[in-house]
Amino acid sequence: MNNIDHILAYPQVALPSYPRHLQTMSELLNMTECAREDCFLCRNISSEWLEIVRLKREVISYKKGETIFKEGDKVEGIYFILFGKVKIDMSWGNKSYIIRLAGDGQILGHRGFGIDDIYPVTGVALEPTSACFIPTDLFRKLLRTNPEFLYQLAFFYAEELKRTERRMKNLAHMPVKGRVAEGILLIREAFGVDGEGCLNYRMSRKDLAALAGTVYETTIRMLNELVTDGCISLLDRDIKILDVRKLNNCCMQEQQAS
Amino acid sequence: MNNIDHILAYPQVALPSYPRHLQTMSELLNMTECAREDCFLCRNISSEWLEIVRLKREVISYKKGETIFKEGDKVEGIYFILFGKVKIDMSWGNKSYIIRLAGDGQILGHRGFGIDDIYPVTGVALEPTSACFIPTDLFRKLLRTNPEFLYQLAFFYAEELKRTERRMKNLAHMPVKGRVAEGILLIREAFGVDGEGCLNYRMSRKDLAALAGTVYETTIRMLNELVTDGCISLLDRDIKILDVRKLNNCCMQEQQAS
DNA sequence: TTATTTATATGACTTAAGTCATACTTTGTT
DNA sequence: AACAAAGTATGACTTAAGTCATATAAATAA
Repeated sequence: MNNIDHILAYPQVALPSYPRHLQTMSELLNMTECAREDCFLCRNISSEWLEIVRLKREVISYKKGETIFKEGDKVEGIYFILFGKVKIDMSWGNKSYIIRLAGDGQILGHRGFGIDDIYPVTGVALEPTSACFIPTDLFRKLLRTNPEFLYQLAFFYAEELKRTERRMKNLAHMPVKGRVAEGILLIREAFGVDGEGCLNYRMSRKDLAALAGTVYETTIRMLNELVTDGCISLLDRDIKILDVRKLNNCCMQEQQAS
Repeated sequence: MNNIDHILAYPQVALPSYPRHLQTMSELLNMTECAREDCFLCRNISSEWLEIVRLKREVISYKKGETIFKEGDKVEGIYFILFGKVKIDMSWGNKSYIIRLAGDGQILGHRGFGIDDIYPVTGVALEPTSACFIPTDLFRKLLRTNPEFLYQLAFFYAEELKRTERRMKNLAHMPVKGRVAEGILLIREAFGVDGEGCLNYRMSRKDLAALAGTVYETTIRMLNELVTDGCISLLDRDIKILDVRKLNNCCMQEQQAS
């Protein structure tokens, strides 16, 4: 039922987050062109709209840890990540829960599209990030005149919904260990791994806890258990995935038992 | 942050699930016309497509407890509920989690629209239900030629995504009592309440547990606590909502405390 | 009707996971 | 370099919520 194929399908070695030909941070922060073939927006709109977008868009850069938009803020537009890594989370009291991780070329802030124009989530740059911002009214016009993009967007929403519901089910019934394992797989899926099998992003234990819906102490304990099980190894705080299938099995062990 | 307005906005007294002019069950099960103004599909497509849909659709009736589609089944099309009540759930081992409740006029099985054509969820009729079924290929053609419907569908997906994420966050950090309270509000939202304030659908404790992501024993205990708190009262197993705001506060009490 | 199954209810017990306290390590700042 | 601040790690303890056992009530079938 819970097909592992979609997990194994993701590349073992992901593309580097930073464009190779750019060397310094200032070059990076001045980058205003996205690789069209990778960008969710550019890939799916007409050539004339590509020009309009190029003229009207605003390219904004964010430092590590900087907030891109905040829960409760008024929605002014939508973002597409040129490069970088972003977490999207919701808070409940002083606790937070990470809804999604987004990397290069991905759409960001699409939760603002809906009945009310208030962000239900907060977006924070995990690394230096550059994003292309498109104001709401322009975006709505774009949707009305680019049926292919609208179709792809609906498709994307459908996939997001499915993935969210899958996670929600796990949150309801799966023990914490499996959720931490799932969290690691989510990081892998979003940001990939290097040649050694280490996750391309070193997430703090606190963030990993927010991704798994638990506290950081428990996360640390579960990471130790996953090491004992031979699923992962910890190299100076980097998480190295030893066995994806085994890790995935942690997400289903009790399911098989019953 | 967690605005109560969208909860209060739902009608205290919902429309009856069964069309008033039809008296017997056989009349109901032979009903092939949906009230166009209520139906998510009919409302948003062109008049010529309305004709095509009328010719090509299949109206299917389901008994109480009957499965409409099952997790793992191949997706053959999409459903629109003419009348009735449906639960959509996912299973994890022997436990299940209710993702959504759907009533008259609502779209059903839209999770099948995506990369793979396998249902990630199971749809079960909670009451005698009649649905209009549209095969996938026709539906895709419909999407391509009815931009207004596609736009509304994307919009619907966006709202579903937001609502799902809100629930997911609660599942991660909110105590069970709040989740049971939330479950009651979800039933109210989907099926409404009668003149007395009683939920229009008498859901089993087991289903309510699946909606709150817990076990039925705990659900019973939490219902008792909610009675003590004066949020609800139990009349011969029917749940009567006494105070929506109070009930909603149960979903946020610790949030305020911190 | 009576029988059988299914749903509801409650108490007693167990356990997974959270909280608190403390120590160590790394990172960043003046 | 030296300090502060943030992140990591572990043990001891607590508690929310699950499990198990049992009883009653309601629904369905024979």
